[in-house]
Amino acid sequence: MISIELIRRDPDQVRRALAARGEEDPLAQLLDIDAQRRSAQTEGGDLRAQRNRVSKEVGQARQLGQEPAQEVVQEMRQVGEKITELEQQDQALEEQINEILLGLPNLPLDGVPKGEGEEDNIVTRSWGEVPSLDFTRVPHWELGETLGLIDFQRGVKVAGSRFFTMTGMGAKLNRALISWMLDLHVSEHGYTEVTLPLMVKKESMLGSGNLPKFADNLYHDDEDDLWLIPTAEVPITNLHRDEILSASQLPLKYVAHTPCFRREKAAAGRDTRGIKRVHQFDKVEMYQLVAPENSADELEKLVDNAEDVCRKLELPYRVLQLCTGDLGFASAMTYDIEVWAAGCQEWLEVSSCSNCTDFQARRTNLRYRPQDSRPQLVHTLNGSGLALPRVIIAILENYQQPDGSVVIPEVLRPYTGFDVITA
RNA sequence: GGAGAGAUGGCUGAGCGGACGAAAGCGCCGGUCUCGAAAACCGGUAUACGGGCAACUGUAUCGUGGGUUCGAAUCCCACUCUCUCCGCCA
Repeated sequence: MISIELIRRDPDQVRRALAARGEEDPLAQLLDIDAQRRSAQTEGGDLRAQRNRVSKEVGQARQLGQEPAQEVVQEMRQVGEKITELEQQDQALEEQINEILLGLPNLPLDGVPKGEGEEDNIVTRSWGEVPSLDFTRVPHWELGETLGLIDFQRGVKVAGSRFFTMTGMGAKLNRALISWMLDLHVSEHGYTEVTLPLMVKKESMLGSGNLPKFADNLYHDDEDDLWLIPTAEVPITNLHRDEILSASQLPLKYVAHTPCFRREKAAAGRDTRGIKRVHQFDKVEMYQLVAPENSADELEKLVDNAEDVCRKLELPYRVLQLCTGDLGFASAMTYDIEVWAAGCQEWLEVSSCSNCTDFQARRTNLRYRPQDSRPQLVHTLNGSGLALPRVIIAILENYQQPDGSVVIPEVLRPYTGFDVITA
């Protein structure tokens, strides 16, 4: 949620920022409702002050054995009714304001390149050598099957399209990657591991920004009104909801492995082959709560933590800075990391690292107390570290040998227990 | 799922419908004392919104929502959550 104070103070700045994202501008309406609400609040406050004063006098008179005048009681009864009426108005207006605010995306930070979509993203750096084409590499959906690692048909039989299963060494490789990534982030990058609920309440989805706008992308259980998480970012964002943290607790750095559940409704028909885009996948997610003045620097470090995973796996990658038009809803600045997949010959997004500034903190009422000062909203950052299926694609396709076997990246071997996968 | 108990500030915990944003203790911050510290003593310690340059001031907040009343932490109703016991269960 963006700040209503900012909208009041500098609506033009907000307008420009929303325009850069290609958003419509509901500010005129919003400001109008806000003005109505504030006047209802002021009037209500004055009436309450009056009622408090008179009620106190009535009480004191009673103590002295004097009955209050009938018309005073009558008048206060009417004041009470007016107060109730104004309260209801205030509530209704607040709901309208919230509805609008909850639907507005975060404002891009100053350094974010202007642009309309994917094509305007900027490659900021790249690392590693794209494997040479000395032999034709088989895409992972073929190789995964011939090596007995991935079983597409049975996944579909059990759960439907866009589901898959992994067996034997494939399942082990997946598990090894999870363990290794978690260990790396905990022991070398200073994160604390958490395990999390995979289903959350509506409030939690509102807090992270997935609701109300993106209900279509989420799985929902009607009976208990629970939502399946599309990323660990959702439960972690809500871990410290309604808390005031002390300055010394920051930065709080969490890492978690969770399955992620996505309906992929918007992407119907796209990437249907293989495991690039599926309804359920594993992901290791990094998340930080930081003081506002540090969030820009911390984002750079967070991206490096994710890049470190790629470097240690020796997967060639590039880092993109997303333009204003391609930013996610909650993000003020985002870097994507893409690894090269030598079989399907494309760059695969394996991580998206975002600075959400105070957008999620405002929704979750998550503050900290700077030294000797009033509580302030924290800034939140999130980044994949990394998404599993696409890393597996890259390993199968880049580490593929001419004979069809796959060599396991050095760092993973202690975790897999094998060095090579052969047919 | 059944029965019972409960929900008050950072924590523990008082609170006959009016003097209660709320006792007391702990914690925390500042001060006195000390070479320094501890102890002791003194003082200060919620949040949000509105008004004011400011000192300050108004309003709201005692799990949530409704109701009764001139007036609700306190009375009534509903809900949520927590704990204990029973049942079921990986």
